[in-house]
Amino acid sequence: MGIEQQIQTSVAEAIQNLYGEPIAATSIQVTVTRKDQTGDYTVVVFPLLKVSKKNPEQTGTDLGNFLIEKLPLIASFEVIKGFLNLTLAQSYWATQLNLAAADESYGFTKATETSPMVMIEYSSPNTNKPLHLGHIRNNLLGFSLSRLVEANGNRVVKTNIVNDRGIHICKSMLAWKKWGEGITPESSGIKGDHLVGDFYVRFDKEYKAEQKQLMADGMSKEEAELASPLMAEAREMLLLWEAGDQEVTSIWKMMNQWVYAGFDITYKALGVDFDKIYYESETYSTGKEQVLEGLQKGVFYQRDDQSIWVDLTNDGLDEKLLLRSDGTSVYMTQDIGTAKMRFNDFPIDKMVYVVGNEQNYHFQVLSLVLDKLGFEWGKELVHFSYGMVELPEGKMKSREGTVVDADELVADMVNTAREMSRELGKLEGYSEEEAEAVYQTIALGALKYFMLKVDPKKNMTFNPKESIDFNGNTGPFIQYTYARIRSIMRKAADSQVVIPDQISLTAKLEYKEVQLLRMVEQFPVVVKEAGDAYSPAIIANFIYDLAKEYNQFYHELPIMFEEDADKRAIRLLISRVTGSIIKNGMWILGINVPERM
RNA sequence: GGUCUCGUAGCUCAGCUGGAUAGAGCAACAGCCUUCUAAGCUGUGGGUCGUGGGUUCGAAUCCCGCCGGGAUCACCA
Repeated sequence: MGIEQQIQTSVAEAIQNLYGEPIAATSIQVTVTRKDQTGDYTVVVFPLLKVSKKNPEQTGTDLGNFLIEKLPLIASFEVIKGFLNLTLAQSYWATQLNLAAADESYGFTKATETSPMVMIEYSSPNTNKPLHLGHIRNNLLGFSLSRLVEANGNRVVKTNIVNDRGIHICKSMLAWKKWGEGITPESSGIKGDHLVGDFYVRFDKEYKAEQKQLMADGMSKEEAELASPLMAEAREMLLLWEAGDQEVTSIWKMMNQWVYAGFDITYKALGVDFDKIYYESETYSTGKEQVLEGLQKGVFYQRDDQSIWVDLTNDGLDEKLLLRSDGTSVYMTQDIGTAKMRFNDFPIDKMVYVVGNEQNYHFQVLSLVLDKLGFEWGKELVHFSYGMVELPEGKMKSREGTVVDADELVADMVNTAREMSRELGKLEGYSEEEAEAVYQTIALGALKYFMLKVDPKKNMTFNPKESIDFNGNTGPFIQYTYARIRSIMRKAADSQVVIPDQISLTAKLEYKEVQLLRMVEQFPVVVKEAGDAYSPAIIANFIYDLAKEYNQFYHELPIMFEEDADKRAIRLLISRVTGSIIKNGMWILGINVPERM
């Protein structure tokens, strides 16, 4: 039983004894005491006045006196207005420290063979463009979420659905055939995904020029769009692809391979990975089968033009297309097929989709449609919806060239980290290779933490010019704290100091030490809560608070390696535990911590 | 227009299952490197928590209205 529950139970007991009224223990409000007040835990007595029929001070004092008798771990109490502040015994904190020190994976639950299986879909790129800033938020959230769910004792399958079919890919293919046949990533020296993206842009440019010409010849905008020979060619190519045309298929395969090779590099740089990748080209036909099955079962209906729809008006939504009149599939069809295949492949208990909030409606519909098709998990699917990444000038627009490329951004970050590190004279004595690895870790730490510390559901602003800070509430600050802790451990070992596994229960702890232990105590709860709410941001902000607290602790405590063995033992143990929590917390976020920086 | 969502310091963000005097960082200013890493620490200034009501002993937090930003309502994905 946690300390808060113990207090709740005892307060409930106190009320029963003192005022003769039964009260639910869970209704007692126990919070962590404010920093500026003395005490560790606070019982809010206001709601209890109805029962006590006394004023707040008297009620608080009554309860305090009872608790101090009942719970030996409470050392003293103080009543201020309607708040009963309890100070815990030193031995309680010493026990906490010993417990924490004994647990390597502090706060984590290990999954077993029978643990629930959660599949998390994230990334989900199109194959016609390289990854950009928006994808970075998706990838980092998805990866971190996987770690968080895993830390809460679930088996996790990370999955990626690649959108490798459709008109947009045909545009790139057509542009390549027309203006770049023979060019490869090898021959051009351009990363595969960027090369294909360049052809996509090229198509758009040529298409625009064509439109301009047609309009100059007297067509209206609408007429020009319909008459476009380029677009007609792209559509024809799509039909050829659907028909399995050999030439088109082989170009498609080749260009997709280029893209995948490029994506792999980006994914590796970001430190994310997947257990299973699905391709829409392989799932859409399953989707069609499912829709037709639904039509037979009578949960969907067909219109006169042969298109298939689902009626969701009873669920407060509208009617939604599932299959076009020509029998080809839409987005929804593909997601149905993909879901079906996934559940055939894995014994999934829960499905989580990490997809931007512009698709909130889509997932509402998907959930209902899957439910109608008889998938038990349909209703329970989770759309982990996150907000857009905006630039200081506003939204990213590919037309205006304001899209921030993922590869460029990472490279910029590494350069900044390298420059700053050299300027500050860090990492002297490291080999070039070792130093580069650290720059990489710091740069990614900065980028990842920046993206993850913000509440996922909110839109966020990202300023690439100012790049990302290395000071303040940032990844590097936390990494730095960890590096210092590791340094302390090395120094201790060098001077033959043995770090104890435990401290005595009578050990005297200073104010700062208790502050830190209070945070240590909270970590498992924070992980659990963030796990329920699926929010890496909660972990991120907690780890920052811990690191900040530790840095102050580091500066305020006198150096006592030689003077006082007990103090030294406590300090080293706290450092070790704090380091362990920082490492675990950063692990959840998907951020590495360097031994030195 | 319907639905959803956001609005907290000059800027970027915490805090939101109701609790005490609303917190960090950046930016500005003033200190601290013979003491375990100054990517650090300490201090100063900076707020009608968009706005108006309601519920409550108590509201940044819950409910309603309004204002402002965003998303979505495609035989696009």
